[in-house]
Amino acid sequence: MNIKPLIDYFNTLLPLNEEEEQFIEKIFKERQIKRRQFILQEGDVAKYNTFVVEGCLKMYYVDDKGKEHNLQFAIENWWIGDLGSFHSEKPSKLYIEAMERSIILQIRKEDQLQLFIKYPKFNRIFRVFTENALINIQERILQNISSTAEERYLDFLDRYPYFFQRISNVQIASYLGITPEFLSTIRKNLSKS
Amino acid sequence: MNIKPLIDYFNTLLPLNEEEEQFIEKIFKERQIKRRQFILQEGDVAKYNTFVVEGCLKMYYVDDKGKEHNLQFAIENWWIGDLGSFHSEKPSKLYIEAMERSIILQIRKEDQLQLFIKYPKFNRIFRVFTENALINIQERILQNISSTAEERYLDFLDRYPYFFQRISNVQIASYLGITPEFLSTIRKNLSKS
DNA sequence: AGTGACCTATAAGGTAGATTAAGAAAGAAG
DNA sequence: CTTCTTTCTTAATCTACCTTATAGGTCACT
Repeated sequence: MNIKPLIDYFNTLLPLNEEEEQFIEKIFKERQIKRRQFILQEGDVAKYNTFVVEGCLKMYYVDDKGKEHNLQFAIENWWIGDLGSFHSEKPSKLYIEAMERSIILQIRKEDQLQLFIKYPKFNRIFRVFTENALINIQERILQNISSTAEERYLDFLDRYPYFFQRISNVQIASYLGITPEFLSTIRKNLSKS
Repeated sequence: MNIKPLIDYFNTLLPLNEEEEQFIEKIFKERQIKRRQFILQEGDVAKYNTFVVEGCLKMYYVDDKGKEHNLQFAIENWWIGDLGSFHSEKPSKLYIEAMERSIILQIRKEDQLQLFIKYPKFNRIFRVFTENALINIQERILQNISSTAEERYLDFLDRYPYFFQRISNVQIASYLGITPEFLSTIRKNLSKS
């Protein structure tokens, strides 16, 4: 069981004791996911919150024309999940799919509630990184309503340079809210200057 | 001091005892804000987290061409603040301005930290509503990358019907990421059908 | 009653980005 | 190696949305 990255992750925010570590180890389940395998599909209720140990996943929405719109990527040490469905227990409108062979750790909702009750410290940990996620996504909204596609692309490269060689331009375009064709012309213009 | 709405707000999430209520009352400060008054300006560090008792405020970014882009509105029982600046203690890039005469309750960062330490219950409360904020803003990102302006406008009216008579179309357009002129033509088209 | 500030509407012309289609290159699979 | 799938590119046409300009309406202030 590949729990160490998760323990390390928690420890950077707030050191855990032996008992807490053991509880974490007990309630998180490891899964190996193949490329193109789904861990959530539209219509399912999101039963798990997911921590990525290795690999890369995307969460996206499919509109009525069948087009995919990437809401989020997740690589090593990131969390991914449809929080809305997880908490409301209503069917999700999203898909989560592995873009590479991945190793993930998952926790069920009832276990996460137990975790918060038994070890209130985790309320703090999860509060802090929910806040960080909120801060990041607020930046993204700001960009979407105030910047051009080219500016957003440059900012994306700046913010996530390690995605550049790892995920295709098709996926990046979908994340930025533009077509791959238009991203291609943006890239051409950038290479000229 | 107009603390009751805040206490009620906390109580709906997790009932408070006498001691907790008194502490809340002690650390939140009430302020009366005039229309057009700022509670945060670009370059300031966000020192407060703000709960709205009465009135209406907006948080926005001003781009290099001087255009305002509304990130968020807040009315009765909503929170508003630049979380990024509040936590990092770096200068904010945002403005928060009252659109109506308002009554707000503010807490300083050091008091909020005290609150979390003395009464860990509040970690849970703040975790829950940070999660809710995150869920909402994720929906908004999804719309921005996958829907037309008309669809976003209709969804906005559907989601926040009470804003319709309360804030101007100029402000709504800025929130949606379009120009007021284009919102006007959208409204014309909608009224035809 | 008059002035100014702000909001809404309308219209012409312009641009960012979408759509469609087609071809070349590079992986992945058999 | 061959076949199939996916990726990236280019180019023409189209559309959603922006820009600039003008004008009428409403409300606050004097």
